[in-house]
Amino acid sequence: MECKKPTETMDDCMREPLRRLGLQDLPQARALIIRILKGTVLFRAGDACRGYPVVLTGEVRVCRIGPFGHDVVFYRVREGEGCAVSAGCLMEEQRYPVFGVAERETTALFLPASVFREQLDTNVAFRAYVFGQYAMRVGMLMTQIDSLISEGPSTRLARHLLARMQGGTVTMTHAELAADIGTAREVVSRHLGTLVRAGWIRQRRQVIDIIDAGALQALAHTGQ
Amino acid sequence: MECKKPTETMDDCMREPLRRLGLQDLPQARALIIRILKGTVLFRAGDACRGYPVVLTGEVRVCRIGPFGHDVVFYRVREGEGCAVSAGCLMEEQRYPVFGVAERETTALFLPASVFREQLDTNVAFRAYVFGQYAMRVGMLMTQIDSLISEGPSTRLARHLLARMQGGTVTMTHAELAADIGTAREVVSRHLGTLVRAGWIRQRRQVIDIIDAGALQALAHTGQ
DNA sequence: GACGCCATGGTGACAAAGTCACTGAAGCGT
DNA sequence: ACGCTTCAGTGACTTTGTCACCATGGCGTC
Repeated sequence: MECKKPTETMDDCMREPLRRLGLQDLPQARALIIRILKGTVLFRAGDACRGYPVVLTGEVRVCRIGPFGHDVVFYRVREGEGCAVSAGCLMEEQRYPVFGVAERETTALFLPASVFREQLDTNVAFRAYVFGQYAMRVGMLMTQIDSLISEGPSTRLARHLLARMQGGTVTMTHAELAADIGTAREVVSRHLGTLVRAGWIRQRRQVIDIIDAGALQALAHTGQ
Repeated sequence: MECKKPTETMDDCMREPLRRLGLQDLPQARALIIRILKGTVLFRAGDACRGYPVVLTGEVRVCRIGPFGHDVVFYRVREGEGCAVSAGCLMEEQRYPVFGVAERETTALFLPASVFREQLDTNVAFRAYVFGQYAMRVGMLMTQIDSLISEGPSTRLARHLLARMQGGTVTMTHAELAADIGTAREVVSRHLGTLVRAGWIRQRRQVIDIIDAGALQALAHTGQ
């Protein structure tokens, strides 16, 4: 992970994230810092779980590759978030049901299974953190189900563009957008086409420039 | 709850479920047994959470009533299962994001918030139980998302009929089936119509008789 | 530069699903 | 017997999803 102030040591950088996990007193040797490149598969469906990762910087996509290659993105683990699926696998001694892939260069704290279990047994703050992550994830998944059922692709698309916009642009392919919002690539292409014609966005290869975020917001909110 | 053997006392009946929760040593006065009638709302979106319920007999439907009355069923809490959403609300001190409604007469063990927290802090077995319930629920929700995206309503309908069949019949209205599988009532009616014409099922008001479960199984598995 | 190759995106045609507006039928209470 | 409510069936129409195919842009190699 990058230190914001150049004078800080690696230890200084770690202090705050560890504190949030209730792990400020954990001896350094008991946790790993891992650094993974964009596209790296952190875990794959069927793997046994070796420990509990917490994303420090970057982002990990959790997805499943369905029977027909129809791959589904469930959520992304962002900075400061832990992996609920890993926690579940560790507790239940099950194998991963999904894939975890780095969206970009990512650093993560990695607690080996033994440390995870021990901390969960002895450390109230850590327990609260892990539980909190679970609760958040259940909430997100329910919201997503709700959205899939009661909103159309255009609404989800508008919302997603806003959510993933950075500096006025979204850098993704139509296929990636489609996987994220749970529809087909062609549907995304068509809706983006109408957004272009309406003048809300502009398109380049891999990149979508948001011109009128307000209009998208309205679309995302009202639905149509 | 009903005792299976008439000679058993209430205490005897409770022993096994409590053991599974790691609560065999919990003083009786610290937990409540609640008995609710069909249709009773156990909690509603916006309510504060007062404790952790575990279903002993019966079934609780967890659902949301969307902005357009489009109501969505997320899952059902069955016998022996605890309510993950309640656990999350208790830990995070949040309000319920969803409704919980008894599908039929239901008995539940109800641990007040203080007991829940205390046991979570001190009781390894209880902790494992609560975690296990969370992990299971996350898995179920992900499976449901997958199914919504990559399977058609006919597949989900067939699977759901089989899952809810009791003694060869399913006692539900088309509207209820639709909410369960995340589609419109009309779509359910039409698909049931084709199943009738194919001779796999028969229909009466509120009731669907399954004639050829094997055919439904094939439909549920292959999709179409 | 010429040539392919592959990833990306555009499009038309068709099938399936979702929505809307009604109709009809079954149950239930008065 | 009557009216009310809930439940189910249907036609017309719009939107999605799928399939097949083409166009373009980038990026190699020769």
